[in-house]
Amino acid sequence: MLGAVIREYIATAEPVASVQLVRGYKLDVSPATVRNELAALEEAGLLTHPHTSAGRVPTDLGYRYFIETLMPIPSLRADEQVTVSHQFQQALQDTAAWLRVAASSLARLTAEASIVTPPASARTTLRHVEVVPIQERRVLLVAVADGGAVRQQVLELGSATTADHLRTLSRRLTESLGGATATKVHEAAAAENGADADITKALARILDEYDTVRAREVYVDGFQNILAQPEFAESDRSRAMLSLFEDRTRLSQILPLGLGDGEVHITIGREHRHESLRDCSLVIGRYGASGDVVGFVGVVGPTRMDYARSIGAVRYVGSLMSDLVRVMEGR
Amino acid sequence: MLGAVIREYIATAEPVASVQLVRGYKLDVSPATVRNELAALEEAGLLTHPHTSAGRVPTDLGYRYFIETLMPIPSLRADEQVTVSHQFQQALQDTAAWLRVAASSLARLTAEASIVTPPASARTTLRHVEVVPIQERRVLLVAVADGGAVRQQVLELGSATTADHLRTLSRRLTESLGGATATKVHEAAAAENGADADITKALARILDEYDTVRAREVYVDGFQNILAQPEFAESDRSRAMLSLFEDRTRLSQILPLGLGDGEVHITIGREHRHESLRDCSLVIGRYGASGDVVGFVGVVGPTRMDYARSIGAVRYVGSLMSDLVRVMEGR
DNA sequence: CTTGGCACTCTCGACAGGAGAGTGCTAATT
DNA sequence: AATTAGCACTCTCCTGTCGAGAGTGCCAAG
Repeated sequence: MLGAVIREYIATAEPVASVQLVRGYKLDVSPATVRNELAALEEAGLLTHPHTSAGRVPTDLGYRYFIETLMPIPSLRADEQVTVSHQFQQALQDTAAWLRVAASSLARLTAEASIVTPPASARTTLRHVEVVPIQERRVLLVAVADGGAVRQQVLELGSATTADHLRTLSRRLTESLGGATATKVHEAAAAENGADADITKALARILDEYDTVRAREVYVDGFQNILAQPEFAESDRSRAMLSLFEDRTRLSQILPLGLGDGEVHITIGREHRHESLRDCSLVIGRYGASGDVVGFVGVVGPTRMDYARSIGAVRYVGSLMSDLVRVMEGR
Repeated sequence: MLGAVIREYIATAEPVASVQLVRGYKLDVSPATVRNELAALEEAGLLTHPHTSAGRVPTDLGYRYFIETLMPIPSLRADEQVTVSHQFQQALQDTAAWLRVAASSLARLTAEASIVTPPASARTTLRHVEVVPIQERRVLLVAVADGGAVRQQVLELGSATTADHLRTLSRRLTESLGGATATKVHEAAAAENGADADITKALARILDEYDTVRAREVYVDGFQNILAQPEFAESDRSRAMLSLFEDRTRLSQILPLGLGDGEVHITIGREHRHESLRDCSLVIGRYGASGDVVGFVGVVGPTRMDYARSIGAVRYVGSLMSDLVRVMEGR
């Protein structure tokens, strides 16, 4: 019965009445009987009333109970899987495009807003260093991390340098520091002298950043989907949401850091710490290869969202992302 | 007089009445006189009436006339310039952060939404190539373009390869193709054999992309600012806008491609091709070093925006971006 | 050309009334 | 003991009306 109410409410966004249920679900009982049952569910805290003469609406608790005990979680339809995985194949070309593809796929599949964070490693190691000349005293430092993420930075040097010197330096650093963690690189930097020391120090800082700045690069897509929902007709609400999404620092606070691999974490309505998410639910999954490399994919929508579908989509996209990360790690 | 109406309307978002003007601007005439003048301006198509007994509201034409003949364009206050330029200094560290900083600065300065596109070159040339091993038959190709933009791509090879071979290949490609354009690299690829040919071909394709995919990486910030404006209280309008912004392909169509360096282009309300921008204005500037490297910075807001401030902010941020591009080009 | 006066128009909020939707309760039924 | 029919009750929502307020447009006088 709870399931019927929730399904109906998800579909219509209107409080659901007893007659609607007997009709829509071909129940062989009268509306009055249904009303008795609904009253019991309300007693239990799983449903509410907006006002005396309105139909029933699920509470946050109602959704939670439904998700955890009643709801079957179908995986994505085969043809949808094919479409999405095809898009990922094409994006394999361009590393920077993965996250964008993931976000847009999720948004399209679920018709909600999506969030994707880049894979971050607790212990990023270095794979390759390249120092490219720009001017006499200015170079571009390019670092490739294990996992294929590339980061670059412009450096002013204290003294002039040559292309040849940079080439040997690049090679030396790559060979001596390949596989090294941030701390190792910091140590190595301390042992260097002159301009090379500056470069190595910058390299260490870049590695430091891999672990901390994940927040900056969160990808969001499909926000317009949730603006289209009737619960976001008032622009105050949507503005609060949007401001949360545009502030990457606050956004990163809603990620469930302690999540296990392949698990999906659901937060419903007032379970959030953020006031602006009061009417929203988050379905967030973790992806990654080993325990070290970790990122998040998720969807955000009104509490009245199709949880089964969201979970299915998040799981599937998460598994694709895990595959990609594994490939980039060289396994 | 037109100026007074526009300034008043920009400040209040309410139709402005004749008494308001005499009071607010200490005019030594009676409201009736002002009304006669206003009627004349309305006759000329620069103002309208929402309804008979309402104050005056500027038309798109009114804004345009105001901007082009009446409005003084102050540059940004010195302290604001310092703040913004300081933020850019910090971002100099991380090339990927420039565009983000530009977008967020513009959004903060103007309290409107901002758009920033990465610098794209009509004739991108190559500065540096690096092929990094991932697995036996899988490599990461990293290309650094003139202008410092880095792009990377994963490649499957037909046959196994070694780290040593990749190192010499990287060096050979960098030396022979440094300064080459996409067409040159295509030619070079045709002359290669085996796995190296595949890599060179991929390199050429990456260069091709520099000129075409600018659309994908448009940075947008401060969208919440314009949601806060009263003209966007209805969620339909804001949704149409948001969907335009999330669809990077459509977004890139609104860029004024034929703009000269340092110029600022303004489109007001119905001057737009897009229906969803009917009530919005765009202030877009071009930045870049030579005529070759070009990007855009701009703000989007309701037609009732503070054009003087927007233009000032766009100009200043554009000039900072130009400086950065020049630095990256090695000049 | 400017201005005071005045009629006219339109919006907006408040208020009232009626229709519709849906519940809760009670008493009858199986 | 569970189910059901019937009915009163409550609340929303839409509509229409009214009066106040805001602001213009116009005319005639300065």
